[in-house]
Amino acid sequence: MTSTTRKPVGRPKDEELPARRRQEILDASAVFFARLGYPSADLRLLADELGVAKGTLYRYFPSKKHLFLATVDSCMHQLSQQVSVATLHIESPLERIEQALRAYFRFFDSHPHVVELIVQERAEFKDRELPEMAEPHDHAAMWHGYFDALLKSGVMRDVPVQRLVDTMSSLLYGLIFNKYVGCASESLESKTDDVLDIVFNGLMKDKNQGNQRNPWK
Amino acid sequence: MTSTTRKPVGRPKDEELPARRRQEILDASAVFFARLGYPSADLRLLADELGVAKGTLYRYFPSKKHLFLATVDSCMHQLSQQVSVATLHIESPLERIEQALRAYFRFFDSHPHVVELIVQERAEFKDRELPEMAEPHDHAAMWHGYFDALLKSGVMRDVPVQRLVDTMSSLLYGLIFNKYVGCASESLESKTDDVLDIVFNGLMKDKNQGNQRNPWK
Amino acid sequence: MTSTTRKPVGRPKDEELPARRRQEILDASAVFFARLGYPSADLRLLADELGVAKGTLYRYFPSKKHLFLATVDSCMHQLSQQVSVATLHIESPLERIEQALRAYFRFFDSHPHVVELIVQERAEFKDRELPEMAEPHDHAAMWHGYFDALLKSGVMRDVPVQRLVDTMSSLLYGLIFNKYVGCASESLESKTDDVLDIVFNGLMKDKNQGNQRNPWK
Amino acid sequence: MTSTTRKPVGRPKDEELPARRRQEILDASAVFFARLGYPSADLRLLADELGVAKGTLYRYFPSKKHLFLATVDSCMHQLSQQVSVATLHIESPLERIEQALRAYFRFFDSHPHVVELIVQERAEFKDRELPEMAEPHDHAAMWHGYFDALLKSGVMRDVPVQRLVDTMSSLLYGLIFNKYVGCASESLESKTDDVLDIVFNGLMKDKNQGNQRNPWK
DNA sequence: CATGAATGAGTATTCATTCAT
DNA sequence: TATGAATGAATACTCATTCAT
Repeated sequence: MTSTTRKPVGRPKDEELPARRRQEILDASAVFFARLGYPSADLRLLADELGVAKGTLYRYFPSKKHLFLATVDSCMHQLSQQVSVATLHIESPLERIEQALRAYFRFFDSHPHVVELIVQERAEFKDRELPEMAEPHDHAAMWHGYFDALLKSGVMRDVPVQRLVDTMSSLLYGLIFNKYVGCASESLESKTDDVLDIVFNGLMKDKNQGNQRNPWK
Repeated sequence: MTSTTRKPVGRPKDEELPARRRQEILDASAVFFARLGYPSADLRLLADELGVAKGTLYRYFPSKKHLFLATVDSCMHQLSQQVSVATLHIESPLERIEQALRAYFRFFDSHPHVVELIVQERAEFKDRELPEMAEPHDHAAMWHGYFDALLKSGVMRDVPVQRLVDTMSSLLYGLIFNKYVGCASESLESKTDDVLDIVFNGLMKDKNQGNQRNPWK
Repeated sequence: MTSTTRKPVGRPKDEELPARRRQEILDASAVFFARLGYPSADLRLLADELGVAKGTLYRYFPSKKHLFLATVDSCMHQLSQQVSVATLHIESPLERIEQALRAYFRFFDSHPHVVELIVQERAEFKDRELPEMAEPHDHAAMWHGYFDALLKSGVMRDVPVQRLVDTMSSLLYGLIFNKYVGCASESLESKTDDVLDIVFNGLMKDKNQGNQRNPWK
Repeated sequence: MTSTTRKPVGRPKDEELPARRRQEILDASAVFFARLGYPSADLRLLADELGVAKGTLYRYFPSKKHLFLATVDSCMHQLSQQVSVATLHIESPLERIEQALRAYFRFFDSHPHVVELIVQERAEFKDRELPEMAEPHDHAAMWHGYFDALLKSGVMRDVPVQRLVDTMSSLLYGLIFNKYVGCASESLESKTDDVLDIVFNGLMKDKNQGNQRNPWK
């Protein structure tokens, strides 16, 4: 009843609680949706696992669809963060690319369920038109910058950067998707060297032999 | 009294009809499932589009799941066929690889919905254990043979073939998946040259400059 | 082309075939419906077992319902026949009753599935209003006659025959139904003596002790 | 801060409601299934009659089958209860049997639909193997005890009790089934005297005349 | 705010029946 | 006449969503 401090009377009102709760839900959702697949994922089950009631989920997300997409975005955001952190302080364009690659692979090695989420998203919401969602493929812009810098550094052949980014993106997607499909137990990160070797050095023994640009033309 | 064939009573069975009808259904299913996605695909709609009754579909396939998986397999079979035809008569290992690649790309350019089917299959049936289904990834064996031959022909650097195949498979998957994801309008086939150029020639200006095998080590 | 006999030209036209076929169907139906139950009985299966096409069944019976009810009636008819044959030549009212009873029991011992059919009929068609069906409970009339004769023969107490028939019918039904329910392996016929003993001699040591007609009044 | 009960958050659970609702459903189900028969009973209709939605039924019973069997068991339980109550305080073995019989008949007179349920159960679930279900035929044990006591009291002939119980059970079943089949409007209870008279006194004028144990041997 | 009971739209599948051959 | 392919009405069950408490 003594009221020296006026404001903090009563429950301290944890200002952070809603945000924390929201993130808890997102984290649980990620593995949950990945495990069951979007259509078979019963929100009651998720609520049970979280120890909350189904209705509570709807206080944080307006629909199952929104929850799922928010979950995917949350994962993609974490991915971006990890790649950013891994490359921020690196100067050498070449090494930056390598570290970015390793960061990608490390992320999917430690968050294997995210691949499932990506696939689920494309499968169920190929025509996704939720405006509030950030474009998750700004990663391309990042790669574009990296390879631009590499090109300018002069060690690289004069390859159109756009095509290069396309090809590299595809390679990345492919590796991740492949691991997801093939149940390959080998870690992605361990493949980094192979990929870099092939991409940077090419397969041919001597690409400058003679003046042929393309051996099959 | 009866002729050579026993039991010619009743409606004479059109021996061809079932197979024709079955294939018709599979073909329509492919675009149908790709358009709507497996979970939202109501077989009544498919039946309507085919101009038959729903029950008829169930005469040919015991369940929606079976129909879907048969559809995917049918597509994968067509893909294999097209690649086989495109490479069968070619001697040069290098050109065979190029032609195989082009055949792949051509197939997905002309059957873009198949990518959707593959994604749907992984999304809905990741634990698919239907024994009657042929392993669709024997393609890897094919690529393995191709690169083995290329290696033996002596024009290629001495790269472990298994890793090479892994990387190439991933690149392929990635390109296809990328197009599917990115709604890229550009044809896959048009990218063949870029891919071949990067993979065979590498990105570095001169990989044999000095003695460095790997510029980042 | 020689035509000494005018009529029997061509196929001899088996005049009996339709009736035989009809009875074949009825016989197969009996065990079939008893095994699967009316609602789960798929006519395609029955047709398969008979080695005919489903459509053929519809040439002999206008609907599944008609087929089932005809099947039941056929069985009830066989039951009547067997009881008739077993009692026809017997003079003594008492023995006639015993033999009728034994005939009943023998029938259900050798045609156990018929009980199932009776139950199915009541379960599915309790409001059966198919006019062409013979009343299967004329058996009551038979029993009435038998007990009338027994009463007139003077060995029986003066019990109202109608009530007696009711009670006896119930006892019969009950025994049969009981066996059906209880999966009792003992044959019904072996119980005849017990039943007759109790029904004719009663349970009480001396029913005429004193003048009490009913010990609990 | 919380009171004695943990987790008083959210809508307070009405502890009684579920049980009440469950029993309401069971009671309505009994007449519903009896009226329509199991296979034709559409749960949507039952829900309508109850003024609830179909989904609600599935909250209380996992399937139509479970609901039906629970309904039957509920009825059988009521029957047991009524017979127990009617006989509990009675000492005389003879009168106890009579009262048990009357209780049985009274139950089926006032719950005529239960016969239908029993028939439906046998018709649809003859191979019922749901372990959680109590054996409804423990009634036999009860009868066995009753007749044992009667035998020991010395008023009864020396008839094997097991056979006696079999016969009496059959008679009971038969009477009930008969009423069900025959649409007899007469009440079962009114038949008690007839049944008891025949069973206890037998049909023969004098069973001890001479030394014949069995008049037909 | 949290709860969880209630809702009811939505869907795969079956099978009696028809009828072209 | 026999056939069996085609039909489509009928139905149990799920689960996202709402809202009274």
